[in-house]
Amino acid sequence: MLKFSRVTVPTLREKPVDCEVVGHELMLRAGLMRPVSSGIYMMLPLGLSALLKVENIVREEMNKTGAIELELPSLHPSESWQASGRWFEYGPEMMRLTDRHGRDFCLGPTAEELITHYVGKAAPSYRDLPVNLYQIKTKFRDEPRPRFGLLRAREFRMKDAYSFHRGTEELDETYERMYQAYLEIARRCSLEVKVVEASTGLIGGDVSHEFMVLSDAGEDTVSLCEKCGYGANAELERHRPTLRFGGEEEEEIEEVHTPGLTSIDDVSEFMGVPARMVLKCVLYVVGGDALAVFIPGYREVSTKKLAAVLKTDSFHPMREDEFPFFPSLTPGFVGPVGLRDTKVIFDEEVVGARNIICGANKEDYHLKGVEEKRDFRAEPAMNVASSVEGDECPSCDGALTISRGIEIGHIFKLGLKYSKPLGVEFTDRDGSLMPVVMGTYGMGTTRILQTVVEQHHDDRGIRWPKAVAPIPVELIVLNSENNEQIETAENLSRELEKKEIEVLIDDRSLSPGIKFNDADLVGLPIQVVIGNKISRGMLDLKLRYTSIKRDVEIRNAGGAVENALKEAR
RNA sequence: CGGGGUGUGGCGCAGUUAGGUUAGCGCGCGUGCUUUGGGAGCACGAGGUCGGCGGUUCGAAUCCGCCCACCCCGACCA
Repeated sequence: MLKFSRVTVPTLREKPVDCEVVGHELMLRAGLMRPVSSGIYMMLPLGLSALLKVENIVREEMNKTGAIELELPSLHPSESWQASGRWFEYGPEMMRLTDRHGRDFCLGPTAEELITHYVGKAAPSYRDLPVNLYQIKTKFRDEPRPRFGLLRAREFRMKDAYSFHRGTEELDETYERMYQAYLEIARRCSLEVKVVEASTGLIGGDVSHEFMVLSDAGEDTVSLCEKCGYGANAELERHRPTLRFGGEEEEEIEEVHTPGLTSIDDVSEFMGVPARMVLKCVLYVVGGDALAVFIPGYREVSTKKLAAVLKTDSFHPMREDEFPFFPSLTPGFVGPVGLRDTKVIFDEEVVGARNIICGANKEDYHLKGVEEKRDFRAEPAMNVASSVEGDECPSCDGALTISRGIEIGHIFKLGLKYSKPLGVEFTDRDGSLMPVVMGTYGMGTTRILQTVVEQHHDDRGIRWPKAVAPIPVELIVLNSENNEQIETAENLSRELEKKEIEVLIDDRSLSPGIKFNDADLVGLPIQVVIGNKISRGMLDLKLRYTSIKRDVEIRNAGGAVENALKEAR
């Protein structure tokens, strides 16, 4: 039995400034957490309670897959990180510190190195494998830009699992089990997820999937096909070039004076044509050389795709102060016709385009009526542009939709990425030493927590799904000076606790309106109002999610709450 | 890191343009009385290095310089 007056639930009447997404706002207003520093929060009692509910669901589903929980330290010695090379690759995102002896440590951002090192030391035989180890623990990443509360924090909690196998088939089985477990966790947390193909990037591995909750608060962009279920992170989706780029007719090439018009919008407006007629040029610097990337005007360059094509991520958009180093370029007016001394990449969709507008490689001039093959050759042509709404699905004839998503989980088939450099081998049946095949599986529990709030609220506050509600029932004592009301609440509370239903009693001596509003804001699934109707032996019961209200008799109240809870989503 | 913005009691803000009594307001907090079914009333009260440091000035929340923190937009991630 928790008393509102005793538990720290500092609700806020007004919306705090500095929060852009509603989940973040409600986490603060409902008194679940408080900011400490940028991307660092303290969890208050009710917030912690909800987090533990989430983490228990995760724990139960992990255990069902046969994964085994352990706990690794937060302080990682640098050695294994240096062995994998990530001590340097991770860069400033890693929180580093030095002990009194001058030894280097980091605060663990993830734990592949540590766990792999440990498993390797155990010198496993084929009899010990496969094994899947996980922990649920605070992680530290010095994010370049923390934001949106728990959606991107610098200190956050994550379940991280690491599986070790004798071969890829065995890895595939575990991967599939984890995939299914992630779906089940999301379902139990009342989160609808879309699973999308994701980039393993330069981190390595062959296959990875992200578990996305579609939400405008999300920071990722995903392309989805409703028809066949294809989904991919926009950073690597494989939309088919639709050849909507350019016009139909064959035209004569012609130079047009376009003073100061350097953006696609400017040019298309000036020429009176849509952006799909204009070729966009984005300039990069790669290893000291200029690179011109040509894409249809209505698309953007996908940095991730470009990195994959270039096989490096050490490039950046050309800065103004770098222009003088590349005199053959006329920024704002760069086009593929007659361009010299510059590396180029074309988006696949440019192939076969006719009657397009592009820069003339001459200050204040564009060319119109340009045609690929006739006037220039789009080579090499790669998939380097992001998809747009309506692009053709790569695996069926459906159309792609573009949505924002919150990534709550990400699973990887790592293969030999860590076991090889760290020298982790097992002794096979025939006595030979074989490299261990690995998988890694992350899931952000604090991120899930805020995502639940984001997905389940109305204009009055949070509507907790019962599985993750910090507490299932709130008893609102309208007049806490009234002993009869207090007693009724305490009796009911004891009865519910016998049924193992936890209760929060609002016993504060505040006016009823405040308590009603706070109850809706905090959003526990069942509200029971104890007011002067008790003189008639009656209470009010309300389901927060649906706002369904009903009168119940005090003597049946325990059962009524129990039933309402079954009924609640 | 690049660009933009904000820092004034716990929360939300005014005051800064044009330097000048004792830095205000609403909410919240404390005490007392009244009140108790959707953010009550009256009275009294507590709470501030005006983000920090330095400068200009007879005088700085206000002007100048440097620094810090936080938030927003971009490149990264559970």
